[in-house]
Amino acid sequence: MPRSFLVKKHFNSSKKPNYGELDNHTVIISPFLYERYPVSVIPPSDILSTVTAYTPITVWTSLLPSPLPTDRSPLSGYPSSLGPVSPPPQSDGSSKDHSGSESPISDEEERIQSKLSDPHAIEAEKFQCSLCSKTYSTFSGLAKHKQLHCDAQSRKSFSCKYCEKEYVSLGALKMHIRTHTLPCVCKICGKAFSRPWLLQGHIRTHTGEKPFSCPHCNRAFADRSNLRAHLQTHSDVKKYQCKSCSKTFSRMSLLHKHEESGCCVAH
DNA sequence: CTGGGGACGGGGCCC
DNA sequence: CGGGCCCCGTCCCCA
Repeated sequence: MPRSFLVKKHFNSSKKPNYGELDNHTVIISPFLYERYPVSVIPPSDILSTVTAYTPITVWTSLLPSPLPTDRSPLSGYPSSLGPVSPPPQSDGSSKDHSGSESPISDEEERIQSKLSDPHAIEAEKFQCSLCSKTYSTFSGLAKHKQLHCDAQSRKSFSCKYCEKEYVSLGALKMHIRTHTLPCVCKICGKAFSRPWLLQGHIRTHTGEKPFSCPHCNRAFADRSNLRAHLQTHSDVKKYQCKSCSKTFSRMSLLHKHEESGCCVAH
């Protein structure tokens, strides 16, 4: 019984959904790729540094009467005078880093700011919501509107047609759909995978390649996650600890087994 | 029974 | 926007 319970096998179509035209996107890795497949090594720690590049929005700030520093939120929205208003380029997970950090300026303060800086603001409702066409005199007003209303309604508007899942961005949805269509097929055994790198990891099971080595015992692994789990075995204090007896385990599954075996049974 | 290895999954992040 | 990669996690098998 394969452990890949979610992996669709094309040669076993008893439960295969009818994905129809999507199957013609199948990617078959040529065998020569197996030979030239690069041997990965554990990356140096310096590439793991997280540097957040903050790209300033300069398109509209020059048009704003009084740009507010706190308006530099990643919310989309452009003056209607700049041309057609495009749908919000909803960024994926990164947006969550900024959620809740929006400007605390109230609507009243906003209006005051607007009037002080632009006497014509009332007659010129320049900022139009791309979703509901409602107009605002200030960008921050539009931004707040979008965040509180329209974006909130459209935030999960990308639904998977194969299951119940919903996503905040089209890219995330497309990535998820690959888990249904499984376009990457192993030419050796016919197993299908959602992403090329999953297939490459699977190909190592055929080639025997083990590019990830333990620095302590030189044992090699084909999968980085398995190396990570193995590294736990070299540690005196394991990552997962039982809340009752403080015993530590290298894997969560082992901790769960331990708990189910009775140590942590609630009385 | 326990610990560890093998294989694989999904979401998120970065380029 | 897509690809590559990483991290975290799960499940199964075996010594």
